[in-house]
Amino acid sequence: MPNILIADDHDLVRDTIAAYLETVDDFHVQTAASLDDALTKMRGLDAVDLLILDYNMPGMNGLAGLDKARGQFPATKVALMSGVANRDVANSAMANGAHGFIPKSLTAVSLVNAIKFILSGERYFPFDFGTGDTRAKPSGAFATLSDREMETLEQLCIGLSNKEIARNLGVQEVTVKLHVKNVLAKLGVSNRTQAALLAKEHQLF
Amino acid sequence: MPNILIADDHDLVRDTIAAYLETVDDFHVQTAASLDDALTKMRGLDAVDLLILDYNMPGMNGLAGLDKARGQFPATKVALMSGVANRDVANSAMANGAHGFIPKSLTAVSLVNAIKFILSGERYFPFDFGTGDTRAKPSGAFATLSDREMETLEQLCIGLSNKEIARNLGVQEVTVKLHVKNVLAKLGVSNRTQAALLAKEHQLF
DNA sequence: TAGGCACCTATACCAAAGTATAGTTTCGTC
DNA sequence: GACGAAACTATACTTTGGTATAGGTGCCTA
Repeated sequence: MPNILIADDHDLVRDTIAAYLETVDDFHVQTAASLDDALTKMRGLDAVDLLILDYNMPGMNGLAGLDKARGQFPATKVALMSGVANRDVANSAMANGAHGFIPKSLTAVSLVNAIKFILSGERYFPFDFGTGDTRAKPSGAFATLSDREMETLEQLCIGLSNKEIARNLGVQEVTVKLHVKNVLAKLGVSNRTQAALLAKEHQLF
Repeated sequence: MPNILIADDHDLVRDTIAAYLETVDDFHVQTAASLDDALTKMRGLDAVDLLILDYNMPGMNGLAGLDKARGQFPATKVALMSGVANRDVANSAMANGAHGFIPKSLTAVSLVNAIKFILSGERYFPFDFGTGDTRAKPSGAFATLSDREMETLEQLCIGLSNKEIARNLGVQEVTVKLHVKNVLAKLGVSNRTQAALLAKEHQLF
């Protein structure tokens, strides 16, 4: 029976997940409320097969907690779980050797499947995470852009200057400035670089 | 026993995979050498649970073949397999409703795991596909950046202004300007937005 | 110890980016 | 025909970004 340890500082979240896992399949699930708590418990337990760490939890300190856990227990698979992390965090976690990234938006059955997948030696990453949901919503903000503003944003995403954009769109530079200003305001960012980054993040171009 | 149909025009590839799957687990595996061949066979067979299509195969015509298969057999899960496709193709496949994308670089055990994963109702996508190689190379240009220049670039990638970067790094704004200028020159780009985009593209931050 | 390199600062200048306000045209809709 | 929205232009302005030159420090190495 696989040993699983779930560390999350939200009692409700942690305990309901644990309870669910125990009923639905043949898992032995322990819980902890912080990273240190988790590491302490692991020393007193039989070998833990899978350690699930909440990204926002006392002691985690970003991805440092992941490294710490992996360093102390090289034989244990470690997965990161988060309800808020963006794709960059998730990618970094995987790059840092995590065995899986579990968004809290996962369905219960998918969670079980993901856990089995990891326990079988694979590394789990929800392929559409950070793109699926973000692409689905041209998140309000993007939807408010007019056609011309969207074209302007597209040019921003190649890193062009106002002058170059003006030439490409066949308008005056002042006009481009206006469009850019509107884009920045609508997206709630403070300069063109952030606008480009945001659009890229949302896979718009 | 799950029914699997593998369609690939390379006999060796197809048959060895099929043979392996039959020995290693409880799969019933059929094979086909083209898309039309596969669709014809499916009409004469019991319900096929998983159809694995080679991306480069007679009749596929890019992702059109995927749509065709999904249209004719809505109840069958369809995965795309390829040895050469890039990440864009893979993403498009998933966006078009494929239940999985299987690069031929996968190990045999991973293939089995992926298949089980798909059969359990999940959608399989190798998380590091198409990025592994790009992340590996801090490609020449990036390697020439000094520590400080790299830190500066990191801040550029959040869309910060010189002033903000100066504050974060604890230096004067002029110094940041110097670093930025050097970064632009070394990366061969003409402004900060392009630098940020380039770094993001190479998965640096 | 002399040179090279990374790092920091300073002054100065021009170009580009961004803001503000005001006005014209076009187009579709009420 | 009135109206609003989107697109475009104009003038004018401030802030930020990027370039150039010059010089100071510390660290490492030939």
